Amino acid sequence: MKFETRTPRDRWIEAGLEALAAGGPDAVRVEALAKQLGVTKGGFYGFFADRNALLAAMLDTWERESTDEVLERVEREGGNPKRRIVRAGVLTFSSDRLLPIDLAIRTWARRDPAIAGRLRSVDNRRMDLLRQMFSTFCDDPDEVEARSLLAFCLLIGDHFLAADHGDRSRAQVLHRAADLILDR
Amino acid sequence: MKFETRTPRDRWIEAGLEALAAGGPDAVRVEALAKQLGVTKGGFYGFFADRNALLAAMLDTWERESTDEVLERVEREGGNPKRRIVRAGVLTFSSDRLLPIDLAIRTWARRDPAIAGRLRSVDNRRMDLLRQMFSTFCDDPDEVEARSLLAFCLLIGDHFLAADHGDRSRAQVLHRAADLILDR
DNA sequence: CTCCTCGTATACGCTGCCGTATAGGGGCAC
DNA sequence: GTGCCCCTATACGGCAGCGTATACGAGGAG
Repeated sequence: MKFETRTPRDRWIEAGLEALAAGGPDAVRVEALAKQLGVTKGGFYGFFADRNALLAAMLDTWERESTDEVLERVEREGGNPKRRIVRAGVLTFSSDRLLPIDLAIRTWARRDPAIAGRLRSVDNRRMDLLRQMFSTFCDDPDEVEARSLLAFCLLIGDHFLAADHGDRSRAQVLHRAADLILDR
Repeated sequence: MKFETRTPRDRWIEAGLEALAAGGPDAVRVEALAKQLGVTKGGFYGFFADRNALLAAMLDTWERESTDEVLERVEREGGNPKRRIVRAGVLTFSSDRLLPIDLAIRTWARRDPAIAGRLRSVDNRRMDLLRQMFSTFCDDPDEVEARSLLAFCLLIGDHFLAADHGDRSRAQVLHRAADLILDR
């Protein structure tokens, strides 16, 4: 029988995603990951042809976790359509794990068309959910599209904005902004 | 009399900002900039103590151009308050020069508190303008704050979103979204 | 116990980059 | 034209990272 798991491929991918989240694609360095894992890069090239193969595997993992796994989990939890869609957003954008990876990939996509393509397919699935939600109480498809974009931009932009809000907390302002988009 | 300009300090800063816009702070490499400028790094260390000094100078330039110069130019062009504020937004976020730098600095700020501090002061000035604008037709200060945040997030998030919109163009959806925020 | 497999450690050559030291060359002053 | 002053090129040492080659070592199969 084969040995269970010694220090497996997945651990390299995991460490790579952490590095990506913390410092962008340039921070994903084989020798640095090895050090963090407490080993040398000796075994790395048994699992991956080169650094690019790791990046590709990281993207596969990210795409699967960001779409299929989130949707599957939402499906298991059940609830009405609106609740499901909100859960999907929360699972993605309130996750200490997925959120920073998502943001790093967005920046990466701006300078790499291949990344942009992958992000597009993921974002399209998310936008579909938003459209479904807004369609439940809004008949104008143009307005559905506009509100969906607004909601998505608010979700993302929040993490890229550095402004203060006087006495209010960001969360308070965010809540009020969400009301403006969701109500009526 | 001093010689005019041979291959001056400003050119290094300019090339640095271009590299920052295209590839993030990690892409600002002295030797690469020299190559792009058609010289070697020989003269660089006459202007800057080290690479960090260049980064600092780049940030100074960015901060000045993003705030003072934009505001000064808006002031010169005149117009009513709303028009001025819209012009300020256009000058910043429709600029092939300033926009990609701005986005790169936002990502940078997520992993460097010093950068985050600088970005905060710039974003606060921009938020002030938005608050002024929304205050002209909205009395509830909480709502003013929420709409300002929404507008800002839309402006930024647009460039980080990869989703399609079926038959519509992004510009069309964006326009409709702006209407939702600005009207009433 | 012995062999074999597979992950790991170590060592190597290569490249790209930083910052320093030093020599060359082209304008301006006079 | 001569001298001076900057800017520039070149060369260097050091470090970090990639990918390869090779030796070690521990666990399972027989």
